[in-house]
Amino acid sequence: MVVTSGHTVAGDDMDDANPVGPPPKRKPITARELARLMGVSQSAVSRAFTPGTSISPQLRQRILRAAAELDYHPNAIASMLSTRRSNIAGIVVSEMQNPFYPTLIEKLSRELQRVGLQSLMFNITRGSNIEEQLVALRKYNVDAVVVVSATVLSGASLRWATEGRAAVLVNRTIPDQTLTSVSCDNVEGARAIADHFHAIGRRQVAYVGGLPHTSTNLERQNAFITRVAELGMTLTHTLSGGEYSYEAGYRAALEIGQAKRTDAVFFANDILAIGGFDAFKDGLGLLVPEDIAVAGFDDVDMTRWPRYSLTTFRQPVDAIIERTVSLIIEQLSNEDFSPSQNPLSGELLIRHSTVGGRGLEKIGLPLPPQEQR
Amino acid sequence: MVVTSGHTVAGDDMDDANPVGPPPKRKPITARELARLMGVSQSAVSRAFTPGTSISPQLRQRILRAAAELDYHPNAIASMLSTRRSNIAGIVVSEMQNPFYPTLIEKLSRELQRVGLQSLMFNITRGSNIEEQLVALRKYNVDAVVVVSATVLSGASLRWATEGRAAVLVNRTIPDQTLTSVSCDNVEGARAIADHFHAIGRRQVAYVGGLPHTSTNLERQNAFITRVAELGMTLTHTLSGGEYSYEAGYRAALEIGQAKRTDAVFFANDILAIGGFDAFKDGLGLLVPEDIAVAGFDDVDMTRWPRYSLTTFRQPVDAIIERTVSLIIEQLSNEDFSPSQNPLSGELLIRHSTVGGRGLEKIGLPLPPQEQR
DNA sequence: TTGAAAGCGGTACCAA
DNA sequence: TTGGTACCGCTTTCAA
Repeated sequence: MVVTSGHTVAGDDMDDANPVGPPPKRKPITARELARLMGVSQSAVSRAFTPGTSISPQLRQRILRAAAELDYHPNAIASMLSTRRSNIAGIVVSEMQNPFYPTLIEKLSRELQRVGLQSLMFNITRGSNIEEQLVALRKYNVDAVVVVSATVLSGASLRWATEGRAAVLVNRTIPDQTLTSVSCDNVEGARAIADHFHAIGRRQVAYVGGLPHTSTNLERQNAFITRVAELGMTLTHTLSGGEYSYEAGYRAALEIGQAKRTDAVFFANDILAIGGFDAFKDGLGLLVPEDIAVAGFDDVDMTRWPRYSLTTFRQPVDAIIERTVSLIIEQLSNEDFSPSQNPLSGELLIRHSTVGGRGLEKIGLPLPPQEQR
Repeated sequence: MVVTSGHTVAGDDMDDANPVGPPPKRKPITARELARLMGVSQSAVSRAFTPGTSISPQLRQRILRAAAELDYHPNAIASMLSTRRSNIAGIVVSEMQNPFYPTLIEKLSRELQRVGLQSLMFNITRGSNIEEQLVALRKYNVDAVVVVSATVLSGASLRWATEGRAAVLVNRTIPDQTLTSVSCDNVEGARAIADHFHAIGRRQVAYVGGLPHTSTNLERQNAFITRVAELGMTLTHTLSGGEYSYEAGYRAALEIGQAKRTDAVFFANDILAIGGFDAFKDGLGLLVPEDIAVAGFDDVDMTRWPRYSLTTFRQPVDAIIERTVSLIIEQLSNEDFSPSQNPLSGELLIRHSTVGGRGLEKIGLPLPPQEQR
């Protein structure tokens, strides 16, 4: 870990990497100028732009009209300084290979926008200087921090970075649960997959994980293994892809398929599963799901492609975002707010990768959308 | 368009959507306090944190050490106010269904970080209030704006939003070219695809576009059509998917395939192409590339999946980012900077979707990676 | 309701 | 090299 005992080494603030050159630009009109031009006080201008302040509707209208005329907009920086609120949420993201996350982040930032928070992105990647990013997070005085599955951050650095501000971890937890987190209920999901495998008569099952030490992976893996045991099924493999990638899934599937004693595989996410699917089908010539059933997790767009029609556990993206934003707002308004863990229910989507042919009708389930065309 | 004549309607700044509640938090230590504690001047503290200022190494060290001790970090907001530089780049993004963009944006924001610019995201979508976002862009005083293929913005609003600041349009241009843009050379790419189709003996070709009125789409379409004519090939279809999606590609391919007079199709991006590929193969039972060759554009990860092995024109992502960042820096430092258009060379990647079986060897090309395993 | 003035936490110029 | 001080542009008392 880079952040030690809540402090940071001395030299670190120096390398500010100023993006060069001469300072400002042609300056826009200020509230004072506008006020002078209109013969009112600068405070009046400020009030005109602040809902709920005591100013006569007439004056406010005059001012707003003049402002529009002169293209005046209150300088957000200046008001940040005096209000000590930035109206900015820092979004800490790491690896985004999984298409699930770009989607989530886009929606999240849109929702945050809706409640008046702009999103400042902090990319935390193996490559980048992590501590520098955390320091930046604090210097920019963000009101809130949303950490989206940043596996590379320790609990200690997370606490330091989020200290004194609203914070939510999405799809990630820290062991001591001192930070509030919102996530898909991984245990529910993994159990549902195990139950489904059992229901369709599979008994020799395998698990393929992604990044081994992430809470997401561990929760899914443990819940799956436990449920598999409860149901009396045999766990033939517990593999780790090492990353959440197509290639990792492909490789793991080759290993499992060649051993020929597995009839259902739960991949920790959809990308792994799709890689596995292709490996089984094209690489090994197996039939999916007849020879081997494949299930993923997340429900990314690709799972609905006819080619795959992948059974998966849908993460409740909208609910996750909604809860995240409301928890942020709550923390922003409540002095005393205690951290909570918020596992949110997802949904098992049964498709052709586990129930082939007309099997879906047989068990009375609706056809996946692409079959209804 | 929402922004009219560079102005904005009066009421608009009011709905600031303040994310609620009591203002501040427990305040961190300030430079003045630190200075007082150390018995030095507040200016000294400022200097200690500003590279290239005249301060003795000893004093600087003392101050930095003390700062680390007390967990002092300069308040970025305050310095923004006095320097009139935010060290923030606004990234304007719109629809991100195309996996090409999340990747690009992640890399871009990382590069911007490297030169000291944090990325503030502005989601511009049909759903969101576009003008509000542009106003926010100005209020936050971002130093630079990078517009990533925001198709929904008119040239006028773009100029208004970027006025007086460094700006680069990525993969997008505006007709009058008053804004500098960096993009993949679409003309080169489309011609390369046409040439390739011709080289592999195809003569009945089709084009499937995405969002019809985007500069990207138009450039690719026109260049392709022109080249096809030059080569004496027949253009059997010019379709517009209406959007860059798998489904759109799928639908377009069904139409083309059923007409049975096309032997090669250029899809305006990879996602369309992959949808088309599946439609040809699974939907219509055609052989790709024997019956019909398929080419895309972008080179997203999925094109390399063995299942698809899609011939595509690779966008020079790294070069695009590098150029974008350097143009930003240039604009930041140069008073007089004139807008330029920067089409960057990409690369045709020939894979199995146009040259099947051992065809790649026959024409002396390297095998795609997945074949080398 | 309105105006005057004191911050908010830095930067930068000036004099010492 | 240092310290003193006038801003940066807005918010927020406090009086009027």
